[in-house]
Amino acid sequence: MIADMADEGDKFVEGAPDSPPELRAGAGYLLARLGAESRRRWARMLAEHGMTPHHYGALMTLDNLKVTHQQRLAELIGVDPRNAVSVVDFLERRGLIERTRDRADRRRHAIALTEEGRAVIDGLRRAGDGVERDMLGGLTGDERTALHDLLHRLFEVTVDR
Amino acid sequence: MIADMADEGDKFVEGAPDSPPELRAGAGYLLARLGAESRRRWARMLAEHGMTPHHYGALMTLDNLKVTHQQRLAELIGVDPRNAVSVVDFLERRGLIERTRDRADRRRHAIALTEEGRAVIDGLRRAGDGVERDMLGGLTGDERTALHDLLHRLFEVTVDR
DNA sequence: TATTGTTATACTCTATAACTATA
DNA sequence: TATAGTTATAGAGTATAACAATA
Repeated sequence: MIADMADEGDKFVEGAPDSPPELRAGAGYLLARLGAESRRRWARMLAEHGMTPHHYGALMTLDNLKVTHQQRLAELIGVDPRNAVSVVDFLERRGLIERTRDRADRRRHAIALTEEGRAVIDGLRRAGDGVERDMLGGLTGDERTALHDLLHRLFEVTVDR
Repeated sequence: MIADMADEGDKFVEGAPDSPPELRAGAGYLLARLGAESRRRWARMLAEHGMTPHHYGALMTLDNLKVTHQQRLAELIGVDPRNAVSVVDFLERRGLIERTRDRADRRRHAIALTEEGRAVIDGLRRAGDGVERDMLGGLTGDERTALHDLLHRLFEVTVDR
């Protein structure tokens, strides 16, 4: 038999006798949980531009790398190379990227942003700043910076290189 | 026309003339990207136990709260209350949680872990430690701690309370 | 009239198998 | 034989609409 609910945390002040235990979870799980939250918010914003987080990631990555090929792009944005095809197709149809055969290895397609792609990115970046402020607004400036640095480093050691 | 690919980053040493620009992205996007990576790894591990990240999250959350109701649980694990039904159903059928009507508000179902649920959690936690070491192994101990603290705080200010 | 939980369903994302063309 | 890209498909995950019981 279950007695009373213990989830009305906001009714208790810090250190009160009945204050519920902190929600404790590992960093890996929290990363997955908060990542889903962040993804949801990005997806909602990007949907207004007719895009998905993968499209955004691809544009952003190409803006950094200038040129790359599909397999590498897929790796960096975190999709299986087989599923990257439709992502790249979509952006190409919209005229935001161009896909040309690599002369040295004709199996490969070199991918790069078009002029229009670069223009679109600027708009998305501005919209993205709003999402980020909303998601991380509860943190101090120092905390946001520290989190950004740590995530950037984690990205390097897990997916990049 | 696209000239050469610029993605063979590992061939260049730091500061070399042709070294590719760092992959720069905002904290919100990185959080979504790395969250998906973490989720994938958790999902793979949990599949061996016939579970999903949501099931894990529900068990972990109940272990912290002891008792709660479905809406609150759904909020904490990040699923729509309507979709939390099948998550709770699954765990109840496995005998890991028990669902009893709240006497004070008979619309509500009080949810709590069973003895067996607590035992299963111990096993999952051990398996989860392996996933976490794998995911965060490239960071130093201090970095892992700092990241964990920041994620925990972000969880508080975004979804909890 | 609002809230808790439920059922049902459509849609998106992700994972995977099988193929073509180049190397 | 291995790799880059493609096509196709099934399953998991997510979002949404409509409803019953209770407040």
